[in-house]
Formats: sequence, C-alpha cells, structure tokens
Amino acid sequence: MSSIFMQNKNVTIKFIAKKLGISITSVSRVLNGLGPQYRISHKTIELITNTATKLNYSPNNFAKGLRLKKSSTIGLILPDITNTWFAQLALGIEKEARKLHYNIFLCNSNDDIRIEKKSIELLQNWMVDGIIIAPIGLEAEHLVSASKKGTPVVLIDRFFEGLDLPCITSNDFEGSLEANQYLIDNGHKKIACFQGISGTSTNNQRIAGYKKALKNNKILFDPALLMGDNFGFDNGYIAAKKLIKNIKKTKITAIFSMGNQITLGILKALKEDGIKIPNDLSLISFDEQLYSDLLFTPLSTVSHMNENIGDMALKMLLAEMHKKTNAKQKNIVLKSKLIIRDSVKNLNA
Amino acid sequence: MSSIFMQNKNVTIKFIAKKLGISITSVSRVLNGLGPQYRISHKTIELITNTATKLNYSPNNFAKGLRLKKSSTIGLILPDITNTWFAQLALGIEKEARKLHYNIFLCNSNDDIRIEKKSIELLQNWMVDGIIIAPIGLEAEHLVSASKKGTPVVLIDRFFEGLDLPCITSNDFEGSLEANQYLIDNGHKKIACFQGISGTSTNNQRIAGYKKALKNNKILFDPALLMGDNFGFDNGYIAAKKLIKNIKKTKITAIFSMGNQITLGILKALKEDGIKIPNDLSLISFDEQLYSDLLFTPLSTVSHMNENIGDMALKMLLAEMHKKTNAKQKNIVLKSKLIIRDSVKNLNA
DNA sequence: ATGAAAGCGCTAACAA
DNA sequence: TTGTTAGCGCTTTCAT
Repeated sequence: MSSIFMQNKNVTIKFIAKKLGISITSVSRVLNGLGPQYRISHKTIELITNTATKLNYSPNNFAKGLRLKKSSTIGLILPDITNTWFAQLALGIEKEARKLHYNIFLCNSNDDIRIEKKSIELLQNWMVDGIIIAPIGLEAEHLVSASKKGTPVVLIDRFFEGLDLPCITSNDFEGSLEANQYLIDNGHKKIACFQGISGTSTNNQRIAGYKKALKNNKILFDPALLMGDNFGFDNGYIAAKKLIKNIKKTKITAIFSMGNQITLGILKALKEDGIKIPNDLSLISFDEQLYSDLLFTPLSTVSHMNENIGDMALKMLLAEMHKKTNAKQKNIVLKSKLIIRDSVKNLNA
Repeated sequence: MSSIFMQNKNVTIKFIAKKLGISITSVSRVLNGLGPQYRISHKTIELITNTATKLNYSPNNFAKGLRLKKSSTIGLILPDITNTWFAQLALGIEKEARKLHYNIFLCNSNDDIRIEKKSIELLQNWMVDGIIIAPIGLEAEHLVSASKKGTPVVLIDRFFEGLDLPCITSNDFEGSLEANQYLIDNGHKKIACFQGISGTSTNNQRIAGYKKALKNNKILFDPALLMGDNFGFDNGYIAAKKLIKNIKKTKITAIFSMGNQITLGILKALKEDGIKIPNDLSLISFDEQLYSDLLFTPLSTVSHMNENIGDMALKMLLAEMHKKTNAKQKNIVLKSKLIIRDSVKNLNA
C-alpha cells in the first residue's frame, strides 16, 4: 500500500519544510496560495507544491482551527432528517457548501429543545463559522446568544416573532389560508385541523391561516377540531383513529393536515378502517412529495419546497458571516403553492 | 444577556486556573473527572466544578483534538440522505451516538466516487474516531487505506468481495431471489430488472438473485431486460418510459425494481401513460416505505430495513475502535422480507 | 524573498 | 496532592 491513498498522518508542513530545507513559514504560505503574494520564487513554490502532493499532505483541521478560531464548517440543525422536506433541504445546503469548500456538521434535534441547545453548544465548541437551523421554535434565547457571540445564525422553516435573526420561511399562513378556502369552496364546514408541534411558528402560522379561512367564511372556530401535537406519522395515525371513532357525532367532512408524515399516518388509519378519500372524507395536506400523485387517491397538497432553498440559506449565512447583510434581504418568504388533485370532494355538487 | 447562555469563548482552563490560583493541570484533571483519581481535595474539586459551570466553560474541541489526535466524532458517509432508507439509518446512528457522547459528521457522497474519496480525506483530517460508510462500491482502496491508517471503517449496505472490512449488509441476494421467484410463480417470464448503480455490491447481489430465480425456473436471462443505471427517481422514470414504448414488442409483463426512488419514477411514468398496475404490468420493488401500502396499487416490496441497524453499525464500529472485534461478529447480514400486496398479477389464473 | 518564534487551548509525562 | 512544562500543527508578526 504505497498508493496515492497512502496519506501519512505524519506529513505536516514541518515535515515538508525539514525535508526540503525550507522554513515552515514558506511551506505554509505556499500551501495556502500565498506564495506569489510573498514573492516566493516560482521554483520554490513548485517544489513545495509538488512535494505536498506527492506526500499527499493535507492540513490538520484542528491545528488550523485552534489557530484561526474558525473551521470552514457550517452547523446544520434539523428536527428530523427522516422527513424528506428536511432531507432535501440538507442535501441542497450540503451541495452548495461543498462548492464553497465548507463542510456541514449535521445535528438532528429530534424536536427536543434540550438536544437543540446541546447542539448549539456543540457546534460553537467546534467553532463552526455559522449555523443554519430549523428551530423547534419554542425558545430562542440560545440562538440569539450564539448570534451575539459571533456565530451567525440563519433560521429556516420556522422563525420567531419580534426577533431580528435572518430567516427563510415558507408562506405558511397564505398556504394554509388557500388550502382551507379551497376546502370551504368545496362545501366543507367541519374541517379537522391536524397540527404539528404547538407553539412553533410553522404551526402558529398554519393555524392562523386555518382560522382566517374559517372567519372569512363566517364559520365558527371549534377548538375540538384541532388535533395532534407533533409532526410525526404516529401522531397522524392516532389522531385519525380518534377522529374516525367519533365521526358520526362530529360530522367532520375534511382534514387539513400540517405535514407529510402526519398525512401518511392519517392515510394508514383511514385505510385500516375502510374510509375512502374523498368520498367518505376529504383530505388536503402540507408538503408536496414525490409520491403525492401516486397515492391511492392522488393527494391535493400545499407545496412549499423550493429547489434553491439550500442555496439561499447558505448565501444568507455567508452574507451574515461577512457582515454584509442589508435589512431587506434578511427575510425571505418562500411562496407556497396549492396543488389540486383528487382528495377533496365537492360537497356542493 | 448575562444569562446561562452567556458562554464566553474566552473561558479556558487557563483562565479558570488563574482566577482560582490553581494550576492548569488540576483544572484539566478535575474537569475531566480525574479529580478523585489524582486525590485532589474535595474542596478544590467542588470549587473548580462550580466555577466552570458558573462561567459556562466548555472545552475547545480543537485544542483537545490536536492534543489527543481524536475527536469523539464519527464520520458517516451516505450516498443520498434524501433516500429515506439512508435517512432512517442516519437517524438511528445519530441517536445511538448521542447516547455515547459521540458526534456525527455527515457527508453525502451523492454516489460520486470523487466526493466519497474527498469525504474520507476530510473525515481523516477531522480525526474522526471512526467512519461508517455506505460506499459507492466501485473502489475500496481508499477505505482499506483509511482503516490501515488507524481510522476504523464499517461498511453498511454495500460490501466488497474479498475484503475483510467489517460490514452490515442486507440479504440482497435472497431478497431478490424470493421476489423474482414470486413473480415467476405468478406466471411472469419476461421480467424487466430496473437496476441501480452497476457494479455496487447491492446491485450485483440483486441481479444475481434475479438471475438465479430465472435459472431455477429455466428462463433464459435476457440482457436487454436489464435497465437503468442508478438509484434515483429520474432513472426509474426514463427507463420506464423506454420500456413502455417497446412493450408491445418486448412483451414484458413485470418489473423488478431495485430501489424505492426508482420505483417512484416508474410509477410516475406508468401513470402518465395510463398503464395500470397490476393489470397492464406487474411491479415489485426493493425498499419498504411508509407509503408502500398507500399507493394507488398497494405495492409488494422487499423490506430490508431493521430498526436497529444504526445501533448495530455503531456497536460494530466501537468494537472495531477498541480492537475487540472477533471474527464472528465482523459481518452482519440483515434478513430481508417479502411483503406481498397487490402489485403483481397472477398470470396463471 | 525567506525565516524564527510565539502562541492558539489542551493533556500528560515528569517533578516535587 | 499539586504544579511545571513540552508539544500537538498551524498561522502570523516581526526580523532580516
């Protein structure tokens, strides 16, 4: 094994310097592309570069980080990488980051505020140059603090009222409003709202949209129609089971689901109990998925994914890192889009 | 902002030592839980601990890493985090890792061998204590090399013939054999095989299973029935479109798909062209998904996910790290399971 | 155009 | 029981 992969951990700039009879400084400069700037002779530059390549030198990130107090690494904190919406986001950010020679340190917060806080601390200890986070959203102090400490923070998906951290969010309110208006236009008045984590901005916004739609149509909001408490599959399944049990009494005709995993849970429960969409019950869901159109009943969804969201988040963070953010670009709101398929029955017909 | 979050980056053990008039060593020892061992007085221990907490001290990972040449971090290289199979794996590994106070450094290789190599190098520079990788699978030298250099490597999902790197794989051969036998039992003889990346072990194994099933039933293998070249959605879509165009000629009656994303692509193509499953075409696919049962035609699948796979991978890596692997646990093969639903038509009936 | 040396924060061998 | 000190690999100031 003396192949090109033989990357000896002992190859340091010191080693190269000694081998070549050149100073450590010069080696460092050349290897950082500072050769010309320091007018190091072309010959020396070449020599150093070649030797480094031949020995398969690669810098020790720890030494570098310790010295520079930064890491060319960006922290990414997501609630659940298993949720394709976040997975796509992660992939997008990673691809962009690679282009710019940044690495990504990924943490799952699992929608647990303690883990989120721990992760922030962890990332700071790793001296990440910045953090992109889809926060649980119930507390913000640790985020503000990190930002003040000099670790730029960009929020994604969820934001905090009255906080001036830069963020990219979806137009959850509008999306929800549109979806529920569509349900109402189709004659639905008893609409169950399957929510995610109560108190998060996403959830707040979507509920607000739901309520606004009701209000616009003079339908009274019934708290009993608000169901569930997280964005997971089980949550949708359990809540749906409950809904089904009481459906004769409640006369619910439609479900508005706030997330793709919730929706899958609902679908499973409905299927088990032989309830057909849209004939027995209508359904509209947040989060367009590759399979939305391929389900037993093609699903009407609110799409709020944007191919470039990773790109945008990274750009925003970079701007923040270089302190060249101007107020107007500190907030980006992604448009949502209602995709109509066959999962809502027209009750007016 | 003088809250508990006021974590001053300048709080080092040196700082604490000076403030307390104690040596740096003692502080280091106490903060590493070595106080009792060095018989440092209870009072001092308490004092140091309290001060550290009060100042919200947290160690500089770079200094630590530089000194110790390790990082309490594990590298995870996955082809595509967007593929739920890998996402679940990542989540499982991360959860386990957190319990053991390891961090996860995640890299997407995007099924690109250059990125995979870069990632290995990167992770080594980060002095990760070990690497868990689902390799592209076409080259192994860089993996062997990393392992020899002292960075333990555990392979997951795909392995290499004749290499003694520890690995966890699925029983792809058996799974494929069973699925194809099932198709044949249902009277299918012209079975299109939609493959992923040619040459990867997963792919090799699944093709081998496919061929074996044919052979067992004295059906001649037709290379023209082997389609596609990666595990993505587009691949499935494009190959399916081609298949549809020639279906009158080829008389293909069933598709065996090697991955969930391929399958979604197939489903989309079929839907666009109005081809119904299983009446016009039968389909069976690797990778059980939450939605498999909820598709327009509930999909028969080969499930090869195991809830504990992350756990197992981490355990294996840890064993490797502590050199206490014994031969018999160096390879784990996950059982696959055929889940029969409605996507295969019985041609015999 | 090139180099010496200090120091980033930490651990551990050695001293006392 | 506690402290002194060298050194991990790197960048950068200051000298030459």
